[in-house]
Amino acid sequence: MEKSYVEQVYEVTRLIPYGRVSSYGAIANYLSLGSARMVGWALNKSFSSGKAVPAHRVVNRKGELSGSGHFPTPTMMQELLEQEGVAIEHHRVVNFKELHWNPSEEL
DNA sequence: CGTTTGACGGTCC
DNA sequence: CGGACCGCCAAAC
Repeated sequence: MEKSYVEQVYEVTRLIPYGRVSSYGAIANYLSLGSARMVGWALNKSFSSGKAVPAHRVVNRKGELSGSGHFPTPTMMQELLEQEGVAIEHHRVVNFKELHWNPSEEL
């Protein structure tokens, strides 16, 4: 039974360390199965997957909370990150370069 | 079964 | 520095 693309995205997303963030492109590159768009698309489905996928730890390559609008409330993503110690300013991750987690290098 | 859409990314101008 | 454009590939229409 091969895992579907979405399941693999969930798996990698769940591996993102606490207090760290990753990007769609990094995950897509690690899985080498598709493009960054697929990751966003997969995470979108995560809401109906029943699994607790920390989608809030995944941002775009600029560190922007591009997916915040897809959460139950637009501010939820930011608040969740702040709860984990990730500072958000102007809809962006502070120190994104340092907090960015690349599965291909750190996993 | 062709077209459009998308939580993106990189390049080009 | 910002905006336009193309590529990625699965799903919805």
